[in-house]
Amino acid sequence: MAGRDRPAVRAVRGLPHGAEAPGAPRGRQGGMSGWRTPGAAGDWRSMEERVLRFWKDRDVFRRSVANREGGEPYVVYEGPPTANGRPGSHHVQSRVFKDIFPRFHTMRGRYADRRGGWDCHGLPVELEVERQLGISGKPEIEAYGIAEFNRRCRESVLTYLEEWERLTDRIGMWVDTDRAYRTMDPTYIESVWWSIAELAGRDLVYESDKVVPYCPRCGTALSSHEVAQGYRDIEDPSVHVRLPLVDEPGTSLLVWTTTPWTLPSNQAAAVNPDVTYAVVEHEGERLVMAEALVERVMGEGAAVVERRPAAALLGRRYEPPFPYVPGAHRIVAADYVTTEDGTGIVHISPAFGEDDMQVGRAEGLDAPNPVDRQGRFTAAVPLVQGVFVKDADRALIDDLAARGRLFREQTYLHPYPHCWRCSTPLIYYAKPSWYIRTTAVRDRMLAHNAGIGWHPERVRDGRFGKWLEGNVDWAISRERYWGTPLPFWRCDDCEHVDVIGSFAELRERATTGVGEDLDPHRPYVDDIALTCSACAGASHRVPEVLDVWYDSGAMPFAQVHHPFGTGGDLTGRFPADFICEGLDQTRGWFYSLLAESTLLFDAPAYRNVAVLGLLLDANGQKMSKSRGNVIEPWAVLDRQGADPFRWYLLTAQSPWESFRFSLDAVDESMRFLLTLWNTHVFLVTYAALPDGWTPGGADPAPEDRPDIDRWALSRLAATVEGVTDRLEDYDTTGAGRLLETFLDDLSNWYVRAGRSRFWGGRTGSPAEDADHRAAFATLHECLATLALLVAPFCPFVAEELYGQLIAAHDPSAPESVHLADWPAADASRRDTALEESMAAARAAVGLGRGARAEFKLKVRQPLAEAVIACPPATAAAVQPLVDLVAAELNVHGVRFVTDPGELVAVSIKPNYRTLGPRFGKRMPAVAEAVAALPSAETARAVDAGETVEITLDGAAEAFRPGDLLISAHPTEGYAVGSEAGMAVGLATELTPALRLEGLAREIVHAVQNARRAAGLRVEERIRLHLDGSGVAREAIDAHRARIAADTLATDLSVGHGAPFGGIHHEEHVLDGEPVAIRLDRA
RNA sequence: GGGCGAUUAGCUCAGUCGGUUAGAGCGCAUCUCUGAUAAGGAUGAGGUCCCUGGUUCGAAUCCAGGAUCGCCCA
Repeated sequence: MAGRDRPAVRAVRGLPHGAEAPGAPRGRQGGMSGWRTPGAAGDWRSMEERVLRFWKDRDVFRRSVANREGGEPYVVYEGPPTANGRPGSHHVQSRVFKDIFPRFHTMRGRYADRRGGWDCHGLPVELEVERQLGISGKPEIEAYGIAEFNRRCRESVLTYLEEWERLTDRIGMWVDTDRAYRTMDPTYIESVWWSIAELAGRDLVYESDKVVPYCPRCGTALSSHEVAQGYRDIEDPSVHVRLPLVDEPGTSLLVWTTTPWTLPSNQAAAVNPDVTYAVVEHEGERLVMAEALVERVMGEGAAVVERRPAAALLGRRYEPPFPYVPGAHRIVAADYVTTEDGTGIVHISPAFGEDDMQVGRAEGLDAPNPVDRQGRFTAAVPLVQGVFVKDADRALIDDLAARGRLFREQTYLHPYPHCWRCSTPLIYYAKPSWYIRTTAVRDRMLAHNAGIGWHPERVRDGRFGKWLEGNVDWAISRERYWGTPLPFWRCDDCEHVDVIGSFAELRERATTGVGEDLDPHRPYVDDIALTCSACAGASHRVPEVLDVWYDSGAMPFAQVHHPFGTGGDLTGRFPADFICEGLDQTRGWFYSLLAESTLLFDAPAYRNVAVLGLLLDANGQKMSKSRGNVIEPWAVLDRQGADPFRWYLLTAQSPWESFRFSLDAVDESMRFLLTLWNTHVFLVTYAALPDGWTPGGADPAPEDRPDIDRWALSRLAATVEGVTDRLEDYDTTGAGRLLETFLDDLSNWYVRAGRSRFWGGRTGSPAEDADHRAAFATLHECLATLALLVAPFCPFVAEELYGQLIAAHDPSAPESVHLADWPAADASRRDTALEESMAAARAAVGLGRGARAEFKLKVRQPLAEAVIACPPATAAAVQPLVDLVAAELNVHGVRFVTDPGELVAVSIKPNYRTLGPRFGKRMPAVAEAVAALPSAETARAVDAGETVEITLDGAAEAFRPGDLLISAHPTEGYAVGSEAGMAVGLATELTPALRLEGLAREIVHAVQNARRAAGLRVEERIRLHLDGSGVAREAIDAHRARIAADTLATDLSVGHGAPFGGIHHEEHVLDGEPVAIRLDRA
């Protein structure tokens, strides 16, 4: 389905399955005009559901992509959600952001293929299955059987898939779920294997010890989020221990630890190279500790006998706390050593601490581990052999004391991690692990990161950049079951490791048969033996599986089975133009993508990334199931609908800040959509009338239309340009604000000010007809363009508007807004002078209304005159729009008072923005000099564009007009409303004629209400009979034609006794005058 | 303990390069309009721009320190 689609609208009208195109004529007002009266906004959800059916039946998504084939690709990656839980509102947030930009760029002509994806492996899935089976821990899983366990994992992982797809569909996120990649698919796994073999071939993979939080009872390492669940305050022994210096008898290092059981495996003592150490004399011995901590450790009055820089300690040897385990037992440097607590000298046991291990690596220390997998001391420490480490503390401390090595013993209350499953205290424990040498490409990652468009920008050098700078090698192995098996086969004899990079290679090397339908998961791959490439012995796979984060970071190539399925070419699929996830992915997917793309391709995996903030509840608390403050996405969808949800998430505030999310907040932001809808309904309602309008006719050219139309079109052009810029810059909030401002202009100024133009066309005069057409054509263009601009944000209402405004009338137009082109910003439509004039006119009207309120004069009461006091330039700007101002203020005339005089006083202020940088310190003097200028004269000069001079410090300084700000104020007694530069006064005297005119308008108003009360359609003609006091009848007589025209009365009679029966009758007292109204259908 | 972010009207949030009268919406009060609307408009009340100090002619904005909340890490 390449190329531009040219569907006939006729085909749309005959849709299968009863689906209707948005905007397709339906209902009573269809007919020749092509208009259909839209439903009320309360119908929002049924509107959305109708649009969903339309998309589905007309295959709009697929066509929107296919139409742009051959266009420049716009690549987005789906960060795969784990479909092992229900999607929440925060998922809606990220999915909406993943949706808007491809939609936008598709309309811009780019080819934006979007594939879904699912993260299938990992501990959450395993835990879910353990729960289902009622088992817990690795021994029980192995007893249950890995094959069956993994089968259940596979079954479980996509449990919620249907719900994910249902939600994705309902929120209008367009992503191809039929072609979704799954990290558990054999092709995906094969690509992952390929990548690991690539890295291994470049010596970027190695095996080494890693210190992990470990539950000795369950026999398993815990992931960080599991550890985070199990912190609990406990009391531990806290001991200060002497480490006598070998070459300085009588002098000991003093170290502090809360894990005495790690002392037998001590290998070194670490000092901070930037800290000064002190030697304290105490009861005949000399103790070394950080100078800053002497008082805290030894109490007041401790005798510091010597100060030494850390350098004086480094490299020296000491006697270990226990004699059992050999080691270097020397003083080393470590930056992480602080003087916050302890003694400033830290005992190092590399097998039992992440930091210790780092130091050990750097210093070339051993990492002896005298503790077995059950957490018990081995024979290496005879004193406590077979004792669980935490239970060995007492015996160890007693032994230290007996040998005079214990300086002090206390207890220490601190949070300590426990196994969330069995409550056993965790120990940090060194285990062999597989690593990827990411540190080898750290600088490349930093270089690529520098070129990525982060939103917000601070993440690049902040959270993410710092994370990269502190990069350590990536530990990729997990001793688990449901994951991508590591493709490492180790020889039983020579321990040589072969890395397998494809299934073909596996089959070739296998000593047993490997079927075509290989499931590359445990336990099946574990059963495959290879011939060792080094010694021809038998090789078996190592037991570990891959970190699931590696799976996710592999998606750019694994989703397309690279290189097997791509011929090795990722052009057009890599890198992504845009990705988006929550802030929690900084060290997750954002990292795994960049790390893998840098390792494999030396390129960033994405050019732009949006980092979304957290969704909080209305009180600023994090939403969590345990707090019970979660807002289910369906609650929003059922109450407000998808578009309001989307609009809120996209525009309510900076997406990278936390959101205080609530249903009420969505209601608030829905205002925009309601106004959009209402404006649309207004247009369609009047266009569909018999004397209405349809697009495509002989409308006046834009340049021939009235000012207010050209103003609206100018504002529209500005909005198109601004929204395009903002979206190019991934700024949905900024784009949304521009749309809101424009819609407000359109609805609350353009439509309001020109309402009667849409009722026109009745007298048949050519001028009136042209004005009528101009108004419709202008509003139509504004709304139709808005539909395009809104389409990426709120695809449903945009479709509905587009369908009614464009597709229903133009058989050559694309049938969906999402198949249409993004509007081009037309600079020739811009008229900034007109925009400024209109702004001034609006200000004048606002002030005039304020004046009316002040004098309690209804807008319906005509007044003789409004007086606008302002500088001449402003007056000149407003002058062309004076009729508009007069109409809005309901005055017969508008007079400008521009000359400083009785009515107007002017004041002159310096423009700090322009003059500040020029005069700096001298600004106060400048302000004083400006204040001293003759105001009236200066104002005239500024208005005339002349240069004004002052004398400052004896020197002449020239000011250009922009350097001085002139404001006009009405003088005493006339003040009714003023703001910078303008004041508006009203002639408040009511002549008898004005009163009659006002009364006539009251009567019109009352008749209109009566029409409504009688249930008449807006276009129905009536026969009208009025009666009332003498004054009322005088008013009717004086304004008979106006009353008849405004109320659509074909027949107007006045007097006692009704000439016809009438369907409706009302009596009022208007402006103190009794008036009776009787009407009937004409 | 470390890093990052936030703190502006009763509430939710804008506030550009530092520029002298700090804005919007909601809510509230008063008024108004209604031949589009779940409506619209006007006016008003409502502010220690978290605190302290500094830089500057000038600070919500920049700097330092502190407070509170949140996130990430240990």
